[in-house]
Amino acid sequence: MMTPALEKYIRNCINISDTDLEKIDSLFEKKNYPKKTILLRDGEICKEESFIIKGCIKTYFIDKEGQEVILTFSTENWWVSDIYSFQEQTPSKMFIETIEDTELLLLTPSNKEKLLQTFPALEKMFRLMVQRHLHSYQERLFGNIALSAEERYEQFLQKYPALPQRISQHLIASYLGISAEFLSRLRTRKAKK
Amino acid sequence: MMTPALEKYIRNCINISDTDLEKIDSLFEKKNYPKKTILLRDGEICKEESFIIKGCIKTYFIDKEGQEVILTFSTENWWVSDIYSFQEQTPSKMFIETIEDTELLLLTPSNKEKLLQTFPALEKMFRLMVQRHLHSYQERLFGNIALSAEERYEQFLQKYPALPQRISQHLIASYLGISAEFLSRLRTRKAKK
DNA sequence: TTCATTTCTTGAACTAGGTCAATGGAATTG
DNA sequence: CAATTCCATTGACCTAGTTCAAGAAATGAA
Repeated sequence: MMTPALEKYIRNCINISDTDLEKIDSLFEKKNYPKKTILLRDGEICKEESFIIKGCIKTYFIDKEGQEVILTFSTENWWVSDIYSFQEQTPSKMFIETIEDTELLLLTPSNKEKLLQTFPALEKMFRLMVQRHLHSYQERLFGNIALSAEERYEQFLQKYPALPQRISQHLIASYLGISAEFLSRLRTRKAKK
Repeated sequence: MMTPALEKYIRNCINISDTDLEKIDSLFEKKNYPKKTILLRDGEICKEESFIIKGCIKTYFIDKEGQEVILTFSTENWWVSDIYSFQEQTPSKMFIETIEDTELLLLTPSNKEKLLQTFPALEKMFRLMVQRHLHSYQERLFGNIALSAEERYEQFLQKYPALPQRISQHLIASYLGISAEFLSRLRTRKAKK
């Protein structure tokens, strides 16, 4: 049977029959990973584009001091991959790692090709996915240049309202581009209001 | 006759015959704009994807103090547009403006559709274009979080070696996310070495 | 339940980068 | 060719955010 979350996601993008949906489902591989599993690391080729059924994932670079710089968090009903590395099958420069126990639907390059040949309508879905990523990077870059740490934190809380309960502060700090100590100060400052 | 710059760009991506290239060319509209022409502004729908034959363009947001925050510079042989606004035909939140007198090849949504229907091989070219943009935003975001202003300036000089001779410092400062004064200090500090 | 490990908070001293103001040079424009 | 506006530099002072260190609180393992 088709995974409900993916079904909902697809139907949200395009019109498609039940029997077609079954065929689509068979091209995905369902997999479970415990937390702290590294799904992709620097230098490896990204071998799948994954739809998140359950869990939470961070995508990050490592800076020259060996610190993680988190680019995005991904949770239920989002896609996760290094889009560039996956499409071009070239080595990635980033890390993708689970933060919680996570359940994924994996799509390999060859299965994606089959999928798009059989259902060209899905081209649109993937184009949208890439565009949304691009859009989100633009907003994030703008925020990092134009906003103060406090404003970025507020922006983060709006974008990911459920995340603060799920992940630790130092991850949020890394995402915001500030030290964990300073985030703590922002939070106490905010609480006093 | 086919515009040589575009011909070269396309042949770099795919194999295509001379007669086909001619047909492609006719779908683009060549236009000249003087410097300081705003091609797209906040709230407008992006009506074309343009290939730059000559000139230089900035893409920016306006922050709450009314300051420009430059996302990218685009020059010869690059595409410029608000990809998201163009594809979805939704209002843009950014500005696109010429910095120099600029010559563009404009592609409208309907002409792009014709183009892709006639030459599906070009899908790949546009997919690559979007991916490169995404890639460049990722690098830029990483740089803005993980690098000092001085390092970002060095990174900028490597990415755009010819630009400093063409554009003013305050534009570079806006791109780097620092004040024009501080960029000036960085430059004098660098010159002293 | 206890011990250990990780996570969060707070203080004190520091620094990267900002703001404001003044100056002199370039470059447009009437 | 003035006149004006825009541009780059420099100084003085300021602040957002950092680093290091040390406790406190929470979480997890056994």
